[in-house]
Amino acid sequence: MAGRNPRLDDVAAMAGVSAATVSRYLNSPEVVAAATGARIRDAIEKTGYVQNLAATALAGSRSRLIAALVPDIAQSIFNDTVEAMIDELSSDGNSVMLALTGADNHRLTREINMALGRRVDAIILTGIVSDEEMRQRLRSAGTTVIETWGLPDDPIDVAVGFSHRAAGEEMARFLRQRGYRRPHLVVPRSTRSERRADGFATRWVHDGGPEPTRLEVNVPSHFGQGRLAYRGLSDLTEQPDVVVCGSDWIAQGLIVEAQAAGIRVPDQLAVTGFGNLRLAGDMRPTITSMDVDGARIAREVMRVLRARAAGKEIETRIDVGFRVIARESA
Amino acid sequence: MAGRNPRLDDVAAMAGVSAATVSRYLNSPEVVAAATGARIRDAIEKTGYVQNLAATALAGSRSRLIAALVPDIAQSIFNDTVEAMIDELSSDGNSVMLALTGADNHRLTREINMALGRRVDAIILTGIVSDEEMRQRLRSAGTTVIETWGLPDDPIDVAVGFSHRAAGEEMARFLRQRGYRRPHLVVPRSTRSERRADGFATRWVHDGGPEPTRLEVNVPSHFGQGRLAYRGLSDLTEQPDVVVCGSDWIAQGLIVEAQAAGIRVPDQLAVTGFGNLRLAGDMRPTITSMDVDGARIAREVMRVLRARAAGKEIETRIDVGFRVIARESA
DNA sequence: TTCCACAGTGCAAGCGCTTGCAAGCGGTTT
DNA sequence: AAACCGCTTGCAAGCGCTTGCACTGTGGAA
Repeated sequence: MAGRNPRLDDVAAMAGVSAATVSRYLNSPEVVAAATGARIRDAIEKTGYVQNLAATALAGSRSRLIAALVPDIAQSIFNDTVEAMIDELSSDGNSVMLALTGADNHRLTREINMALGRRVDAIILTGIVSDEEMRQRLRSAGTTVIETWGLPDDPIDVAVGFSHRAAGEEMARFLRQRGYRRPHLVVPRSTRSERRADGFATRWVHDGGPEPTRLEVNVPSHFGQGRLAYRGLSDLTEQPDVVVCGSDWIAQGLIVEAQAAGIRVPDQLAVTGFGNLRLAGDMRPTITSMDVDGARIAREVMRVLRARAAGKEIETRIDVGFRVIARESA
Repeated sequence: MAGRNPRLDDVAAMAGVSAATVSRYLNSPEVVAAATGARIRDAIEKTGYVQNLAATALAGSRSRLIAALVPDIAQSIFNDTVEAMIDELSSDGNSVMLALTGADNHRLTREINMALGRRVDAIILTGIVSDEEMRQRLRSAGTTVIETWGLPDDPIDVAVGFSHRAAGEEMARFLRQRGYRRPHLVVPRSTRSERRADGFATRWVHDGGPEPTRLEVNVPSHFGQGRLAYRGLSDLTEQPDVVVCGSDWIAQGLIVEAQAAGIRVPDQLAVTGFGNLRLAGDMRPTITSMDVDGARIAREVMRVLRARAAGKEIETRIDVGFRVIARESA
């Protein structure tokens, strides 16, 4: 250690070339002569050079920084997707700035400003930006903005996700076909969950069933809310034969509570979840759920980013679909 | 939009001051005259100026970027801590780069390089860096490095955590006092879990109990492994009266499986977890666990960072302790 | 009245990189 | 022999900000 971090110049001097050449070697090795490249590689090795990415970002046009804004990570159904995205992105040489926005609009604003200030190459959203002014702001910022999980009619920029309404409808179709008669919906108070519930109800009624009863629960949804939801059943005048939960956690909690009360699942009460989390396959009974391919979303996000970096056009609404995973609980 | 983002100069021109003054206003508002400050504020508002943090980082000495390296987020016991840290840090004007290191040493190396390249103000580790060369590298990098959760004898720089061995001993003491006779340990293959198990066993034997039996399970530990662990019990020649699990997920899975087999918890078999995750209090029966205050860790991390920023000395090993949360399962 | 301390501000030199332009080179083509 | 080519490389002007130093004008002390 010479007391300070080695710079491009130091490497250049040692390799007997100019800084420009080293920079080129770093960014597009194929343009420098092989022999020169080898000398540079040695010099980098010897000096222990680490590129200063703040300078790179300032001088160049890319920061290789990507902001991912998520509501939370402790109890999130997005975790798999987020994890897969971080994996994909960082193996491609990017760093991911993870910001938590909570339910709070003010924090969202702050984090978006931060991201813009860092001149990130892209902003990835898993939550919904409902504020129209903010949507406009993002549109005019000139950054790639990718909304995931949802599939809005009018994306800010690009959206990678699926129709929550359609997912709800699909679940209705599935349960009806299995012969259930009287569904009860446990709906977290979030736009998307509500849309799924609406899709379910519409379809169910359309197919001749009774209007499903509903219980709203707070977000973030967790295990404990499933227990509450179970207790809520006693308020109903007619008991359901299947409870459609807004997340696997709720389903799991509900099952545990039902069993503690001596109810057999699915014989006496069937239950479905959403998200196909790992626990869904491990629970007793295993939980019928709806799978969303988080890794697929991550890959599509990468594809968008690469297309953008290459200046190519790309579709603005990418549907990754969903599928019902039939298991023991329903 | 004037076609490009407004810069400091633009704001300065509009406010009728020099760029230097605007910069000062941004970084330490108290040094500029109140009236000037007001004009600058207006100009920022009007131009829609957003500070380019890449330039700030390059010119100044701080990047206000902090790297958090965690093994994973999908199944992590650190999630609460990580979430609390991101919260604390970002409300203080920092951005958090979250990198996933997995169990893979190679990824750790890559992410540490990335972090150093971005000249982050601090690197926060939740996993363990076992490679001695890397530890040296971090020491000489001149960045603040904070190891969390663990409390190594010889921290890289600063450590905020607790003694896993002591936590294990404490659990042994607790269970012995409750009158259990024959514990069985379910131990994830991670250094820290093993240390807790060792602490438990040492203490248990020291207090006159029989050497506890053990089952090792893979990491990341999850619900499904609890089920496997339950089945593993049948291989034992003598059945335990309490199973000490390396995480709440394992405990939960084990309880579910035991109940499915008709075993009553805790009457026929007691169970303890670790981490005091939210589900521990929500499970049926509620799970006796060990609490680690993630928010406290986050606050201590902030304190370290602030002390460093102010050039103050700070202790290098900060013990945040732990405590047994007695509930129904044991 | 004179001098000084001090708050407030501007000047200008960087911070460490990227990249458009142009030059050098050996070999081809006409 | 002259003109031209493509491949490598260097030169130097930024990218947008921070900050040490110097300068100005003010009020209070002497």
